[in-house]
Amino acid sequence: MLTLKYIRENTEEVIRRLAIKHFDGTVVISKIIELDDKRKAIQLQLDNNLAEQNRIAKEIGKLFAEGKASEANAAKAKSTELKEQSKILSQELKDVEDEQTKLLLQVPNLPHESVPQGVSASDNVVVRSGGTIPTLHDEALPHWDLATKYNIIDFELGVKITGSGFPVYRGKGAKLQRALINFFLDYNTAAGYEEIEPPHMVNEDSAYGTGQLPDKDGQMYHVTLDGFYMIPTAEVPVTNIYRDVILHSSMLPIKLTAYTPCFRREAGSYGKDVRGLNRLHQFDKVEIVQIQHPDRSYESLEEMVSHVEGLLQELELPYRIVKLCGGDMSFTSALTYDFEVFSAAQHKWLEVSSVSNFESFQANRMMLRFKEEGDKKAQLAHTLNGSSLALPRIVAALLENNQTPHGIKIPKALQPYCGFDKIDI
RNA sequence: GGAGAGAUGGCCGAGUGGUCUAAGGCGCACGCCUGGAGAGCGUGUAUACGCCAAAAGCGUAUCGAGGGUUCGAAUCCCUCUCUCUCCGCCA
Repeated sequence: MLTLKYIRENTEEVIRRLAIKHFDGTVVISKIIELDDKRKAIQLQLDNNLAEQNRIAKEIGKLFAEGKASEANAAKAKSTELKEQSKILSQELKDVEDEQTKLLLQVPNLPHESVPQGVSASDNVVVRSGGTIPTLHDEALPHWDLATKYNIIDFELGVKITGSGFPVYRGKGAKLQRALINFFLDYNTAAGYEEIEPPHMVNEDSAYGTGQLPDKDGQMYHVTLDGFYMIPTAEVPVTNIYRDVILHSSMLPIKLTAYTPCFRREAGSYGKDVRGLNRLHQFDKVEIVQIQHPDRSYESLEEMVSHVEGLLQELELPYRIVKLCGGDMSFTSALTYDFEVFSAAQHKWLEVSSVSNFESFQANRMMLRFKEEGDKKAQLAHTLNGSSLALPRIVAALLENNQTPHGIKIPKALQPYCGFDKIDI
């Protein structure tokens, strides 16, 4: 959520930058400012009314103490009248505030000045790439066939137990999952991230805090009986640790990492992109989160990008890093780098990580602030997060790219975690 | 799931309708004192919104959350959430 102060002081700029995300803010922004003027006027009147009521109430106490009952009763009548007015005013104030919040929640985050123009993924800019795309042998298979051939992932069994998009990993497949999770967590903690194991369900406040609600309502599994949401990413519970918190600037940056399963309804997804591990309802992911001083959040973003890049190099996967264009960015992000690995049997790039700076957009919703030494006033912190990494597509690429006629090779870095160097029959 | 007791500032804790502008203590910050430190003394110590060009200052709201009674609520009533104790169930 953008701050009202920023919108009021930089109206033209806000509208211009929103346009890069293909969001026409002309009407909604002026409506927000109009409502804000109205809100201030109402509040001023209401505050004055309440002040008068408070004054009279005190006076009545004094009058009764002095035994002046008739004067006290006259004051009561006056106060009752004011109370009626205040009731109407506070209802008006609430209506205006609700309307204003509703509109503010519709406005996406401003893209960073460096975000490229563009409407879709094809307009994203490749920043750099690494690794080598392998040449596969003639009988090379896509990962869903490899999974069956080596009996390491059973998609059909998942359908039986739950439904599509809930695969069952077994044997070396299951062990590979565990190895990847441990490898990622170790790599992250070695870089100074504190390991967190958060709840896998969150309440409504947390879902609002990081922006899953109201924007992505319908994409999360909702446990209606208790009002909880299954987390679509560890970002939600981990970032919300700091909801309604005022930090000291010396505590920044805060660096956290967490493994969680992620649950996504993926309503509206269909077709070839959902085959095999490409798109699931439940998948494993290790996330990194940073809470940083606004002056240094872009340094942190670059650091996180290099960090994730290091992981892909360790896994010896061919990758590229793309900077998302305005049209392909998420609602809440100010700048996003996506990481893609090349899936040699599917002949396409698969997104395995998304690293973003949200600046103060989430912090404003969450009231996540910090105080500078000597400052009286708290200011909004910046939040960042990234996948480090999401497992399914990494597994897809590992299986496909490392397949040989004699089995699937496990990259060196993973071998100590797996306890084997090859998946074969 | 059942019965009971609770939720007050950064922390502890007093407060059962009007001098609550929330006592007192701890912590923290600043000042005095000191060669220095400690002790002692003094001052200050939340958040949001609004008024004001801004600062200072002032106003409003906030004693778990939301509603209600009253001229007036931390205090009385209702609903909810959470915590603790006991019982039940349980990895």
